[in-house]
Amino acid sequence: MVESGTEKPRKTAYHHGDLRATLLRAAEEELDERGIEGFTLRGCAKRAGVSHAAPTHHFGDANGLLTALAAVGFERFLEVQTRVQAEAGADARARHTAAGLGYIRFALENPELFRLMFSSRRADFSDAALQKTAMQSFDALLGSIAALRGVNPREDQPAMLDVLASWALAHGLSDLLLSGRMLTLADMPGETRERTLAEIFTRSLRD
Amino acid sequence: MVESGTEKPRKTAYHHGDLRATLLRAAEEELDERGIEGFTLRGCAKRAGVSHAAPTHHFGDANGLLTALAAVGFERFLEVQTRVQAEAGADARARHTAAGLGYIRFALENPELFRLMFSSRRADFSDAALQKTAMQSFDALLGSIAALRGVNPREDQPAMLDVLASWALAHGLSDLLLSGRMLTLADMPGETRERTLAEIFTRSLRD
DNA sequence: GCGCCAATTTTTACACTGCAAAGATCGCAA
DNA sequence: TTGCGATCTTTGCAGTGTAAAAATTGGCGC
Repeated sequence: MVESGTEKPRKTAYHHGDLRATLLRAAEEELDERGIEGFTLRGCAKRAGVSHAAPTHHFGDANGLLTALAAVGFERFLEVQTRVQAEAGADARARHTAAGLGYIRFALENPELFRLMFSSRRADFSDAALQKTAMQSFDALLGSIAALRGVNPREDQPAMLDVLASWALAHGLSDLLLSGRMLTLADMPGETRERTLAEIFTRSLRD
Repeated sequence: MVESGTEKPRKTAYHHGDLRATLLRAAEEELDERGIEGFTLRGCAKRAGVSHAAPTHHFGDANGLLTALAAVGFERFLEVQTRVQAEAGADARARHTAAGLGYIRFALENPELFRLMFSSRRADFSDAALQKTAMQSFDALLGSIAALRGVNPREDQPAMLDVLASWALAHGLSDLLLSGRMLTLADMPGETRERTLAEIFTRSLRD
């Protein structure tokens, strides 16, 4: 009520003024600071300045809020992917390597969000919105291999193997780096690590 | 007190008779049934038939119990790895592929334990016992590549790249299969999937 | 302009959780 | 037998998620 004067006017506001978006921002804060293990619905509500039961109406329960947040994560993930591939130029192999490095960079820059998207059971992937954005990310990967091999991986077994292998490689590196299990890589200075990762991706592509 | 007569005598028993081991078994049950997200210390205590504060003395807190359980997981993981490699015969490449398939099979057969070991922040990897067993698993991987390339990966950059790539590939496939994100693979019948996975591992090794 | 409706938010309540502290139990050694 | 220390239970407390009822308020028909 007070801040509705100080902030730019948001959409239609009943009592708060786009509580849904505010809660999503609060949830990401909560996620970043406390991790998925320490994530709390009441903490989100407190950050948003509303009662602890307010989120219910917009997201149902805690997992509902996390599901919506995961969808936001996949949207952002897709943005990063398209951007880094565009920056990599026209060469299909360079674009593919850039995609792999982008995957890892996204994980390192959004560790808890990444864990929510890929390693948690709390986001509900039967949710339509989440399923859609997640699928778009997979399609981007398919497109990258399609450009590289000149075929549609959905109709070409070897190309599909490339897709699965590339994905698993990027994902495995991301997950092991994040969890602190792959110390050999995690302990490298950023510059060296970037070069090592690029080499791993390059070597992984046959031909 | 009652069951100490009916069960085979365990080590030294004050009140219960090896409560520590009983709690570890209960914890794995709890983990399997409720998942890491639903894991509860009180639930473990109930399964073990003791008060909810009993675990404190043996494990400190909930994360302490999970840490000990993760160590058990790595021990079992190492057993599986050595077994499947032994069954694969003498050929270094065959052994390496078997190790990758074993990695994935372990993940699929112990999904929640695997997630605890690799994707959770709840196990404390500064714990000496856990660190030791986890390191042994990594050493086994190093050994596999060492046998394949005839060099010590710790002193050979290309071989170390093989180590990292192989590990990431196996781990990425495991994690994506477990989380239900890689439907292309998850939806295959077991036989086909096994063959596809083997092909992915084979193709991933240069030469 | 006015009053009702429905969307939104708060209040209240409850069962469950992890953890800490104090008390109870019991094997064992002196 | 007695006392000690390891083990386990009881009790208490602050937080948590969720459900249900109550309260607020914008918008719509009139």
